[in-house]
Amino acid sequence: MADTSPRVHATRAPTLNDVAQLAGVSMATASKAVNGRAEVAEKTRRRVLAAASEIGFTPNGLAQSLVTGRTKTVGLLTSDLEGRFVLPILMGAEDAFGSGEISVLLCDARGDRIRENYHLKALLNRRVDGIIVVGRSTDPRNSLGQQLPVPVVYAYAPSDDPRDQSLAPDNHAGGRLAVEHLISVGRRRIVHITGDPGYAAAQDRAAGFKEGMAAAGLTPVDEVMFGSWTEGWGRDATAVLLQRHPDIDGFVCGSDQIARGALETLRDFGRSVPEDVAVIGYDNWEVLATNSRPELTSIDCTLQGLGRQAAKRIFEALDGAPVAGGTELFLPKLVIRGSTIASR
Amino acid sequence: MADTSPRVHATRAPTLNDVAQLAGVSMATASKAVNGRAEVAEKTRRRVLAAASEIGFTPNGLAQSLVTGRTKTVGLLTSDLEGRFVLPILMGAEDAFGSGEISVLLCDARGDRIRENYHLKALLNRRVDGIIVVGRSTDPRNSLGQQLPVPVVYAYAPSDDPRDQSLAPDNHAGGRLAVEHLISVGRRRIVHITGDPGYAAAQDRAAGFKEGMAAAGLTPVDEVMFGSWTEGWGRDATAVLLQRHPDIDGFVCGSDQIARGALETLRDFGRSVPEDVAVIGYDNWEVLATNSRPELTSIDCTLQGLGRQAAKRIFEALDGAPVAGGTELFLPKLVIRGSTIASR
DNA sequence: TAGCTGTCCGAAAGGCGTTTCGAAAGTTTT
DNA sequence: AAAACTTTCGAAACGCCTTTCGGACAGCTA
Repeated sequence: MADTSPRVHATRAPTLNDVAQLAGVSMATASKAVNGRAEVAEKTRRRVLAAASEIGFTPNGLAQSLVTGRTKTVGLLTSDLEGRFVLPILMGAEDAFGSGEISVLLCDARGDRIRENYHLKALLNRRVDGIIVVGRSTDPRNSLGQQLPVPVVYAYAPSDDPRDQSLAPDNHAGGRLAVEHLISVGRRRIVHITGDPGYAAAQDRAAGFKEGMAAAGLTPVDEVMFGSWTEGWGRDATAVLLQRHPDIDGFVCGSDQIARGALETLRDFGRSVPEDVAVIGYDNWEVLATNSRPELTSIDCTLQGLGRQAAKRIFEALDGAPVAGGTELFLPKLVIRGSTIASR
Repeated sequence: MADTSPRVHATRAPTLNDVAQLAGVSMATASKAVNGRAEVAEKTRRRVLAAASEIGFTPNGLAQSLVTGRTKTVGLLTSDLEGRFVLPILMGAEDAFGSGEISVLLCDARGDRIRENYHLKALLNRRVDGIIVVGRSTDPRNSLGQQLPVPVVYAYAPSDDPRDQSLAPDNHAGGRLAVEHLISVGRRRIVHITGDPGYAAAQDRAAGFKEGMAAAGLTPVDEVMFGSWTEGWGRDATAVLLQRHPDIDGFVCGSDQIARGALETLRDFGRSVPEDVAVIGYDNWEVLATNSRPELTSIDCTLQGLGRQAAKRIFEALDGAPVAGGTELFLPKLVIRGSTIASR
């Protein structure tokens, strides 16, 4: 009379109770054995573990969390549709405490305030240990408020409330790093093309650029060209600059997309990269940087480290560490490819 | 003597019990009121809801799940580092049952079997309602096995075990759709450049391409060019083909990257797109497709729909629907931009 | 043998909601 | 005013695991 129809997951997941019964011990003992606690005889432990693996027992994390008050899960609330920023941050968070230790609920608000709120509710309902908010740009974004029952860390885009904890890339240092690299490879007649002037990222990188030039005793060949974060703008701005100053030998670009556009126009003008002109991008977006001709030197924001730090901050706060508001800046690093140094 | 130090989230989250006490009812009644069940007087309900919102009560999803056996959470297990495939699928899954209904635990195995196993354990431990496995290519991947206690759906990359449920893009139809579009805009001398011949995606799209040509009574100008999924290959293959057949008027490319390469070489050869030659890509990867000159017509795999369907499948299986193994194919759609039709 | 220490194990409470079932209160009917 | 329903509410069990605390027992000493 048994039901023989093919039901793959009809079997209720085995519980600790099942294990205990099979091993002939109490739940308490089974729990201790499974969790490797000391107060259990080695022989008993082996018996329990055998039983556990026999029926394929996995502890029910829900029940565990109910007791411990920790879910070892963090929420990642983002509006970064392309995943360019959020995925490295996610990976960093996953790794913060070793593989498989903490899991990440990724919620994409798609730039919609209402949807963000839904997701926030869902995260709190699932009792995440904390929330990492990832913005779409490095401009400050509105705070989720101080009333949430879990720690919140803002990553990439800092919060506009200084009481919140924020982690952001150091764009100023990045701009300076970029120009210093060009100078170090012998460039002197350098310009800067970047994106929308309304973005803090554009302003900060430009400031770093100017500072780096000044520190080397150089003057930019032209004003900083603000525009948009697109290849199209990179193409157009490059054409304008080359017409005005045919002797430019270095382009610091505010994004890899802009740099791609610059490379294209340089080709059109018959300039060879990196011999005649060196080009450096920003973001180290691999799909763009490693597919261009030549490959693109770029500034990497080390977002993975930022994600790791964000997760660490959350659990520190949970452990009672004092929460210092404000923004911590992350130093970027230089990734050298063929657009600034001829590959032998 | 009160502790006045700034502790943001020291306050234990309010429980249903707190609500009940404040409203002067039992937990049972409070539960019914909060969940909008009928057996509660309207007056009482209002009192309870007022109390709930006063102390900012959010039901504890852990406890709920423990009772109901549902977490309304699915795991997304991927190795797609760039997120090109996984993010649309994630969004689709999120949306399958309306905003904020289900949440997604995103785990990136980074191509590592061991890490995948860790993540799988973590997902099962958290009692996800099901798992969506997203591959890196459309080639079949190894099955997670039939022994898991939750439904598993394979998306993008089907499982190699026909007993599993898989959802994959219809690459054959996509290849055909691409070539039909070129034919419909008057092209006749058409070639196909695609990626690694070891990929099912390359073979299937190529087969669809050939079929579409044959159906229109046309013969490809040259053999299908297999290579790699890179801009570099797109550039090189295009140069070879143009030298052999200067009169080519249509390129069907196996990926947007290849198409970008083709566009670049066409520029070098002085061909204008789309007047002299039409180019179509594949994947509709926006950052590539919308930043080229001209913008790239492409085939979109409708991954969001695929994600939605995957989530639906999981909950159907959970509700006891019979699980039919095998692969369901998703029809792609054409996204027309300037590389095939002159914009006015 | 009585007394003591140390080891190992189990009963039970706790964590937070949901649901069932029965009791109490209120309303209508006769 | 008594009987028969309805409606509304609450006690308690349940889901699964962790942890505390006390008890049982073995082994040792005096």
